[in-house]
Amino acid sequence: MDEGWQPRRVAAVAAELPEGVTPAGTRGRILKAALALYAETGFHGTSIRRLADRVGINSATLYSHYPSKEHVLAELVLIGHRELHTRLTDALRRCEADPAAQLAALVRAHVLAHARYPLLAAVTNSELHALAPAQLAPSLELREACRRLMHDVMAQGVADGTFSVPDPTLAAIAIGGMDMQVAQWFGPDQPYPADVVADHYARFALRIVGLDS
Amino acid sequence: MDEGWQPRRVAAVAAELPEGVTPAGTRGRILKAALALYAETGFHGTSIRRLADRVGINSATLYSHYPSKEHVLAELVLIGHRELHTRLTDALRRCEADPAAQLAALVRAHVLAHARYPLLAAVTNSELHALAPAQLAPSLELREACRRLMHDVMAQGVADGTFSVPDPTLAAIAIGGMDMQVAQWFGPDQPYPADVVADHYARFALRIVGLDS
DNA sequence: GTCTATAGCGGGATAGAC
DNA sequence: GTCTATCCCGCTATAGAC
Repeated sequence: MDEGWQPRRVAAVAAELPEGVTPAGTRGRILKAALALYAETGFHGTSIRRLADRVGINSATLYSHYPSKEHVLAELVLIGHRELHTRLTDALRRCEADPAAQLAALVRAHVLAHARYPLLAAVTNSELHALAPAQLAPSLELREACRRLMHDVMAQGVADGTFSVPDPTLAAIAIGGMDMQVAQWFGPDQPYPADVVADHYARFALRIVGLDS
Repeated sequence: MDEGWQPRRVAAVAAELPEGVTPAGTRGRILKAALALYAETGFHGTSIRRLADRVGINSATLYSHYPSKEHVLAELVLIGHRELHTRLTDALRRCEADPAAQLAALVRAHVLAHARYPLLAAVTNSELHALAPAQLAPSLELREACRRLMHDVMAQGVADGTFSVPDPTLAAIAIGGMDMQVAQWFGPDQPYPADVVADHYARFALRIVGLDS
């Protein structure tokens, strides 16, 4: 067998959570440690003991804050989905009403969320499958709501002739996928600032729907 | 605690491996079972016993074919990278010499690889981090070679004025990310045939680099 | 090559003192 | 809330018969 080395799943980024929504005190520290570990080695690859060590408490103490390892993941996944949904709706509310501006705003917000909280995005997207359906349901609703935001903007742009794209559904999927991958490589070890990436990606999205900006 | 239900990480697709490169006999059956299980619940979430059960052999028998659970993953990850690299180089060899045709060919091949073998692509991309560096190295070399294929086509297209894209590196990353996500949703439960997706994505890529096709 | 059996360890979770 | 101590189980991997 091997020693403990493991390649990273994401760039070396500090484990940060959105302000305001993060619980205070030990509960918050557990959440942040779990974010780092789940991102590095996955939910199943992270033991309760390692998580407790990272927090600096005994493993038994974890159970005073969360009833199980899975509940910690559930809270992370929910925070991640809420953060994304909030940012997308805010972006739409603040931008002009035409489909091109709305698409650009959605893509910018989508990319910025993944660049600002890459670990949270990675865990939210690739570890949510470890949750039982009951724990997962609220996050899936938010996910569907996000999908619909993009879908509606796309449909509107096609309907009023702003966009020229043969298959709007596929275009929305492609754009969303392109954005999500940002969480896999964005970090301080690469030269692009977050808003530069967001601007470029917004432009890519506009081009995909047939607008040469 | 909970019973054994787990949401899927990918669409419900049969666990298929590229022909020719798959070992025959029990070794091949182990590989296919591991592909299905690693895709469903991840490397750390899959036990040797469950893997053996799926194959229909005793867990001890696995060790007559692979020295460890990790070696099974290593072979899958290597097969995945080899398949992708082969398809990309073949695509380039068969297409015309201009950058637009080359970009379209690369994207088509990239998408088709992820749509033809979604489980392999998912495992190759999201479980490779469970491998120790020595096991991972050959796959990382292939990965870098693939990245360079795309990079060179992009550079050529920009150099000869075919492409009009402000940041070619970011465009290549965005296109690659868009393609890779196909593995997460493609399957028999959705209406798009693989080559339709590939054609659309190729067109999206051309639009990203400023060509309205 | 395949099995039964088991070693040896680390996992998640709990009891109960402080 | 946090600790020490521990239960019990499932894990990877090995030994040895056939």
